[in-house]
Amino acid sequence: MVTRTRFDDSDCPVARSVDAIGDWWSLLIVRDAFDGSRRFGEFQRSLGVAKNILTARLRALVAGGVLESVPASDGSAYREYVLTPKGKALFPVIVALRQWGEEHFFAAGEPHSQLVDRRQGHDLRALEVRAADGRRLDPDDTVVRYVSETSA
Amino acid sequence: MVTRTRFDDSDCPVARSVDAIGDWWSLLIVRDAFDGSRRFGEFQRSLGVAKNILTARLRALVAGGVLESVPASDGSAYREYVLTPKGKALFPVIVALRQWGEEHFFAAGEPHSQLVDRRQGHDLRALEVRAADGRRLDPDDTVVRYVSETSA
DNA sequence: GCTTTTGGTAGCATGTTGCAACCAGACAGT
DNA sequence: ACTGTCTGGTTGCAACATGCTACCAAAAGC
Repeated sequence: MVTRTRFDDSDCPVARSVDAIGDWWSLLIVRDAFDGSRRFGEFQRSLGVAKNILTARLRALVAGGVLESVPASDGSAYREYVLTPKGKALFPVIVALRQWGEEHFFAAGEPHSQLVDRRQGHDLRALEVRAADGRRLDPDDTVVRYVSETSA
Repeated sequence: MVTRTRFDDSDCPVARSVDAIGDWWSLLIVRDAFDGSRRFGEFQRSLGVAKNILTARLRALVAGGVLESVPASDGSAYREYVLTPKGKALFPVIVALRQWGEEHFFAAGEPHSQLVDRRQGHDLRALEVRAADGRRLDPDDTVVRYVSETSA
């Protein structure tokens, strides 16, 4: 069969994450969820995505435990989609993508949406990869190891 | 026309990043590049991706400035693909996805590849989103602001 | 010079995406 | 209760992307 390749059984966590998110729309839905969107219509207007796609993605995200469909919120009989703890754990991923995009895809002074500290309105600090002892690590300072058993 | 929707003119850096990476294969190619893969065949064997897809993705990543095609390295006449500085800047994105995957898609004790500090062999510290002044920030502590002009 | 490896290209079947049209249940006004 | 509108979808179709297999040319190896 010629299905899109799945990575859900890969031994690499990156691959499983990628597989769980599903596609780019899903990531932008999550981004909007962090930004406060909750209703189908909000996502739809914000993203400009076709409604069937949005339906499928929301369903997949709910099935994957990233979003949760809660019955109400303002008293109406409609449903809303909110991030689960697992979904909120994607925050660093979104922030990392945002910072990469800000750095490399915008001309100086070009307007763009910005994620700021709510309390002070300042831009965030750049993400830093650190070792267990706190040293900053560059890609070259790390190596991938294949663990057959955890020796916890 | 019914092409895949592009986000390269979005005002959201997350969307532009997503658009620049292109698809999941590209991200896994970048992951492998961080892991030391350089040659076409290395990527192909590691990922199990069809060669035409790999060709297209490598080309796109080179065009996007994420990878660079350098003429040699071991004296042979073949080409190799190495990360540009822009590509290396994706490191936090990969690490964030890896940590999310490790946390949510592996049973305790289930074997998986692990990214460790080369010097000490320890697991990395979890990424933390921080404000300019160093406070740790949760998603709720941040807000997206649309900036029409930079007041730099 | 012959074989193997490397790094692709070409063609085809199928899956996925995107658009537009349609539709049912909630909500609001009267 | 009746009507119109908004919300939140579903359905069908056409185009595009993905994945597989087969094929191929240049470089390496012998």
